[in-house]
Amino acid sequence: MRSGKFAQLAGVTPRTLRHYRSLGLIAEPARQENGYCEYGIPDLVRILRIKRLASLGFSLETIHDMLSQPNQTRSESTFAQLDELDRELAARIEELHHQRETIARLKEEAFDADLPIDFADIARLLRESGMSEELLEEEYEGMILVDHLFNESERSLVATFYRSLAEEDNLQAYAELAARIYTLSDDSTEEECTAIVEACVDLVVPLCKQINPHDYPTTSPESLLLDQYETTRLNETQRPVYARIVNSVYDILGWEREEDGDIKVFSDPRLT
Amino acid sequence: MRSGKFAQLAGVTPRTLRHYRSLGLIAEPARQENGYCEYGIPDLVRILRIKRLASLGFSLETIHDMLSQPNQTRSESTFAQLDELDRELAARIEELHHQRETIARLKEEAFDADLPIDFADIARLLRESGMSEELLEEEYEGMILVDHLFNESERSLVATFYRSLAEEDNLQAYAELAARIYTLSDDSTEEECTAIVEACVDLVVPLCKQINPHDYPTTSPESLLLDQYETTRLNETQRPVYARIVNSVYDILGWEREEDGDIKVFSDPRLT
DNA sequence: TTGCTCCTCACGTCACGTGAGGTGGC
DNA sequence: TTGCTCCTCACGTCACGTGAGGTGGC
Repeated sequence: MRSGKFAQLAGVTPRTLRHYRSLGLIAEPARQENGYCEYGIPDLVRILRIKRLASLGFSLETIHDMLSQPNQTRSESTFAQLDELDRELAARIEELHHQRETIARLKEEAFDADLPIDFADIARLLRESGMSEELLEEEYEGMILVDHLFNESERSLVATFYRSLAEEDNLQAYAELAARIYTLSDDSTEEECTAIVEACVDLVVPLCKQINPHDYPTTSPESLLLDQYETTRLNETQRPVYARIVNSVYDILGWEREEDGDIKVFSDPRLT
Repeated sequence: MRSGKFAQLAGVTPRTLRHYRSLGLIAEPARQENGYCEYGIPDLVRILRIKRLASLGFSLETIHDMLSQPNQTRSESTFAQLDELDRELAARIEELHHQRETIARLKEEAFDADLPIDFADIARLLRESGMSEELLEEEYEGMILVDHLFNESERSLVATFYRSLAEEDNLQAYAELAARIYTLSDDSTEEECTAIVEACVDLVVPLCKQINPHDYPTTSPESLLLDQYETTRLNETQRPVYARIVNSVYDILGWEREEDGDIKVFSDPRLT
């Protein structure tokens, strides 16, 4: 039988046959005078064995090994290989299940797929607070960075901060203040800057007082990196305002602040 | 930040960064004077978005499209893509489950992984009948071919034949007769040949009488191919014995037999 | 002559891994 | 000078798919 008809009978493509030949999975078939392949029923049996093992999930290399074993020892080693394959398949299924669960949560929360799902509720609160798309995008960036750079306790601290804001019904004030900071420019008056600083301090200090001093402020290199980045997003007018807010909050709380090169390191005196 | 440190911070390899650059997934970073890459936090955010989408199962090409969308339209089209991905993942899981189920059945039945699982019980019966390893291998080949070449009703007919043999407790006789046929050679006596033919006919005819004539004998090209192949496995002494058995059975049952080239076509008079 | 089948390279897929060979930094 | 890091090719992975370019069969 020539390769076309044989392949059809076996339920594969002629290309597959050539691939298997090149791997040594099937023997080189006899050739007709014109060079055409001449396949027979024993070849068909071989192909069907290969197809069956492949449909279970074995690689062609493993199949080659399995079919090269003499019949006696075959079933014993095959048993171990079935076990190993089964474990691989189980792990793969587990992984796929996890992906589907995350997808289900994303759809349920109507949350962007490229953002950390654990922040879905906070993102919803922020959206509902009337924050502008532009500022929301910045918050999203922050979530992405916090989620990846921070450790578990740092992350939960950030989440707690946001949730406290929401509980106190201050999220809208937070959104408005953020907007006001980001609209500051050379034209802004000193009065506006001072008003913002005072409003921010009033908003943040009560929340910070609830924080366990063992948790905050963190000085891990990752969190300092994030701090630095936040600063670079501000312009020349906004940056000193931000610094004034931080200084005021730390002064009021009695936290100390050390200069370490460009990096500000904070420490809570209650810890020392 | 240079690529080594940056990659570590992002949780990828430098090679991954280069791959993403070559795909246009991330922008070409600024270069230091010596040609080294200079990555920043915005690049980190980008990488983390990509990693998140990739961990859900999206391809890099899809991710590229998703992240190229403007923010407004992103969430809408992303929803459809999440749905599509979810369907793909569900299908993949389904497939893997099916593979695991087959593996579980194979282990339960202690059956060779390269054989059609539906024949596991028959194979067990044959092994228990004391058939030699060599003859068993031939039966296995037959199962592989029957499973692939025959349609559903033909397959169940073959299975019914074997199971009837087992119910009548004749499997051992079948195994012995098969062995006797395969040991026939030029040296064998006419008496031995005749004895085998008679024994086979006695064994097979009662079983064939139970078969619905609409089901058997089949004359599909696939089954004729299999018939031909079975014949080629017999030697010059065995082949006429096989023919005598077939002729006797068909005569006794009243089935007719047409010669069509090399191929014998059988028909049941009850059908005409 | 035309349309179909067959043949053998050989590149493409997907998301990078892994050297190879060379250079900059301390 | 040595060991470390970085750079850019470029091949390998896995199981084939898909032309490219040429030839045999009817």
